[in-house]
Amino acid sequence: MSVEAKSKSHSIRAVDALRALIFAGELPPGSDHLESELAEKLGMSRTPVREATLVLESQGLLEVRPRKGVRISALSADDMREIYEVLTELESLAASLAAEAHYSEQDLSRLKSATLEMEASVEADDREGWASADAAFHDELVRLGGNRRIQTIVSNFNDQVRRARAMTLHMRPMPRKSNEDHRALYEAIARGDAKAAREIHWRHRTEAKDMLINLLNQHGLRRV
Amino acid sequence: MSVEAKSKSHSIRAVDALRALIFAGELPPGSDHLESELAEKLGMSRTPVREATLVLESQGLLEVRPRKGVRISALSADDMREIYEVLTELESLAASLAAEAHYSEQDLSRLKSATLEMEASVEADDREGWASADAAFHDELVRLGGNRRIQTIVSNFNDQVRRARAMTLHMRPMPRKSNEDHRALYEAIARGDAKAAREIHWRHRTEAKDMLINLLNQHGLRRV
DNA sequence: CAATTATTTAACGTATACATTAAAATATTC
DNA sequence: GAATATTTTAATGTATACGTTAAATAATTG
Repeated sequence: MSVEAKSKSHSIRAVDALRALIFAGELPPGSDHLESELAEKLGMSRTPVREATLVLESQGLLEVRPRKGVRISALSADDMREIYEVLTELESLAASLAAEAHYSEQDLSRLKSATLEMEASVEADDREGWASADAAFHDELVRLGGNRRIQTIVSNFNDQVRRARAMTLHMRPMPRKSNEDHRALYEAIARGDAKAAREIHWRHRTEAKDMLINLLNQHGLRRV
Repeated sequence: MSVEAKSKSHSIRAVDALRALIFAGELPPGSDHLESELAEKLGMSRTPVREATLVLESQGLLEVRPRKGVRISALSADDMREIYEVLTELESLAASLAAEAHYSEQDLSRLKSATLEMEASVEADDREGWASADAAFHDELVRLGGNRRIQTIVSNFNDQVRRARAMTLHMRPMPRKSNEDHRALYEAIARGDAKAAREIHWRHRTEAKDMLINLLNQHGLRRV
C-alpha cells in the first residue's frame, strides 16, 4: 500500500485549495475574484470551481455575487460578535454534555494533555504553540460533547474567525487566565458537573469574545 | 410594474423544487435518486441539479453519494436529539438576546399576535392553525434575537425536522401547556428579563424534544 | 450638455460531449 | 464451484461551447 495522496476530484481539491488560499491571506477578505481567474489559478475548468464556491459559500467563507465574482468574506466586529455568541453557546452546551457523559480519566487524556501543553507554551512564551494547543483543547471538548451537529457548526465558525484570531494572537496579553479556565473546565467535566462546566466555559468564551472585539476595535481593524 | 414571477435561474429553481418535493414526501427520506432522474423530473440538464444538490447537502436535507445518487436524509431519534439540542440552545440564546434588547410592545406585536393565534387555535381544536402560529412565534422570536447566524442555523434545522413535526402533530396532546410557556416567554421578554426568557424557552424546547422523541419511538418511526 | 436609448462586452448560467471510475457482470482459473 | 481476474456498464466528474443577461460603453436626442 503506497503513501501517495489519494487522487481526489478536482471539485474537492478546489475546496481545499481555496480554503488554503483564503486562510493564507492570498485571497484577502473583501477581495473579488472571477470564476475564470480562480479556475486558471487552480489549473482546472470553471465547473469544479463553481461547485467549490457553492460549498464555501455555505460555510460562510465567501459570497457568490453573479457578474462581480466571488467575494471573500470580511467580518465586521458585529459579525464577530454574532459568531462568538453562537460559538459560546454551542461549546458551552458541548461542555455540559461532556460532563454528563461521565468520561473516564483515560477518555479525557487528550483534553488533559492539551491543558498541559497550553501551560507549557505560556511558560515558554510560545504564542503559536499555545494557540495550537488551545485549538486542540476546544476541538476535543466539542468532540467529547458527542453532538455532531455542534461539531460541524463550531468547525465552520472557527474557520470564519481564523484570520481574526491569528491577527490578534500577538496583540493580546499572554493567556494566563485562559489556562486557569481550561484547567477548571477539565476538573468540572472530570467530576461530571455539567452545570459548572457550562458556566465556566460560557464565561471563558464570553471573555475571549470581548477581548477579541476590543482588540479589533483598538487596532482599527474594521473588517477582517 | 408587472406582478409576474421573477425568472430565477434553473439552479435556484432546482433548489426550491427539490425542497418542495422533499417536504411533500415525494422524495421520501432514505430514498436514492440519480442526478439524471432529477434533471429529467425538473426539466433541466444535470448541471443546475448538481449545483442544487450541493446546496441542499450543506443544509442537511440530502446527501450526495457518488454513483449511488443523492440520498434524501432520514433522521434517527438520535439525530433528532442532536438537532433539538442545538435548536434549544440557540433559540434560548435568541430569547435572552431579545429580552436584553428591551423592545417596545409595538416591536413585540407579532410575537403577541402569534400567542393569541395559538390560543385561539387550541380553543378551536385546529392543530394545523396552531402549528402555523407556533412556527410564526418561533421565527419571530429568533428574528427579535437579532443574530443572523442563529436565524440561518435555526431555519436549516427546522427544515430538517419539518416532516417529523408534521407527522407527530396529530399524535400529540393538544398543546395547552405549550401556550402557557409562550405567554410566559412573551412576558419575560417584554419586561426585559433575559435570564427568565432563556430558562423558560430552554425548558419549553427541552420538553418539546422529549415529547417528539417519545412519540417517534412509541410509533416505531425509526427514521423519518 | 444631460439624459436617455442603443449597442457592446464580458461574466455567468446551462447544456452537452466526453473522460473517469466504481460497481456490476462476465469470464477464467485452480 | 468458489475465488479471482477481466470486461462491461453506467453514473459521475470535467471541459467546453454557447446562450443569456447585467453592466459598461457608445450613440442619440431634446
